[in-house]
Amino acid sequence: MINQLKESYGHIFEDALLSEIVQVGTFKEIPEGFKMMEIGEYVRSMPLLISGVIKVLREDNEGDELLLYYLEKGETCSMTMTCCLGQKQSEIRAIAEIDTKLIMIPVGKMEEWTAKYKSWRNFVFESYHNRINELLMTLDSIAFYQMDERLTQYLIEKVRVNDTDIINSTHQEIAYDLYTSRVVISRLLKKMEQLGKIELGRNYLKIINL
Amino acid sequence: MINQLKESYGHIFEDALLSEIVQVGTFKEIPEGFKMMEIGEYVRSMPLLISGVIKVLREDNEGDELLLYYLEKGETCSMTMTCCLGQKQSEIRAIAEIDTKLIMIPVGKMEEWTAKYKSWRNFVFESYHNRINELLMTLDSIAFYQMDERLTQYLIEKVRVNDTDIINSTHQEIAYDLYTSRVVISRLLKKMEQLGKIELGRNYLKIINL
DNA sequence: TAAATGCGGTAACATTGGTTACATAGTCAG
DNA sequence: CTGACTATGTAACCAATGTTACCGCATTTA
Repeated sequence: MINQLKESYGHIFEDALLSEIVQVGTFKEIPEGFKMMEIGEYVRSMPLLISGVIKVLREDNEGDELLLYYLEKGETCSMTMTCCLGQKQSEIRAIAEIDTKLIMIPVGKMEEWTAKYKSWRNFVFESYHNRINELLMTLDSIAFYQMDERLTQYLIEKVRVNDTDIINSTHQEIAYDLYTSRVVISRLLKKMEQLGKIELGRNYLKIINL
Repeated sequence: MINQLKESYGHIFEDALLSEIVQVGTFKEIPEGFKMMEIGEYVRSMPLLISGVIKVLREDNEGDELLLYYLEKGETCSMTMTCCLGQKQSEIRAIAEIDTKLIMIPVGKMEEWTAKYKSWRNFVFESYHNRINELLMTLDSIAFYQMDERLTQYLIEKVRVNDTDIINSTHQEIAYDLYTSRVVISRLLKKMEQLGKIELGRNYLKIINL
């Protein structure tokens, strides 16, 4: 655990903090598709990502979802942080996008370290900043762009976090993430294929040139 | 200044912190319509609202705006907080919705107090939590609701923050905040009037029963 | 192998909301 | 009072996208 921790966090946290993390943290391996947090749940610990990707979703009244953003190595869930502190319920759902390794920190340490370690404070504030900016970008995407551009942005981001040109999603799954219908996605993907931007197959899609 | 500060923040901050705020803070009165922050600007101080309302906006590539949320008494701008710390540029624009009183805190104190005062830490985290939730609600509104519902929500919120049933906005101004066109707003408002929900006049609109 | 199920393609249609255009009426400066 | 300007009302039209329906094909299961 200590080595993996150092690889992702060694350059931001001082040694004293790193060893505290090793002491109180719990190492976890999460399989792809595992639901890490559900809307309305109370949260008792906070994740530090070592590797992998977690996708964070918002839900409407009917239970349909919308992808907010991905969390990656070296990041944490800001929503969780405040939920921990304030004993509030989660506003979002979090699901492992791929197999993911992380360290869970008990909620109490969060407050303690904020007073004690400057590097932890910086990390926490940096996290908030990044998450708010990602929320703003998601908001931009929904408010200012049309579905074809949103789809393109989605594919680019998906390629980036999964680090592969081949996306193994059904059209229906993509439609869920973008809060639209399968037909709309099929239509747009077909258009992109005709423009030579992607290659379509069953249960997969290959990025050529977005 | 000390009295107004105590009225809004006396119950959250301890006395030592309150007197530090009085020492280093600058009291400001901001007139309605004053632009307090512009996108791309660097921020050197952080506002604590004493009274009034500040509206926070996001902008698209063409310069058209979208209302994100309002800041009120006892609140601060989380965007500013992280911008201060990280020396980052502002991602948003902030404009006084009505005449507003606030105290500006120099950026340096922010970090210092976070280590020193538990009540300040709580305030900062609480602020982040509230702002993120407001961003999520704005996002819900745009992603999940149609324009008629968004307009209704907007009017309810506007009535709340301005504490009056009469809204002195033109249809064009409402359209800006909701990132749509004047014609769309006029159309929907007229429909609401026919349903007896509002009363329409030139340069004003009265809420009857939303 | 037959049937059921899941995935994707596509047409036809409905709805929302954005656009353009123009009319009417209030307001204000001269 | 007149002309200019601003706010609003409204019709007609268009584009984006959501909806429904049905197809063929691939995969899985009985």
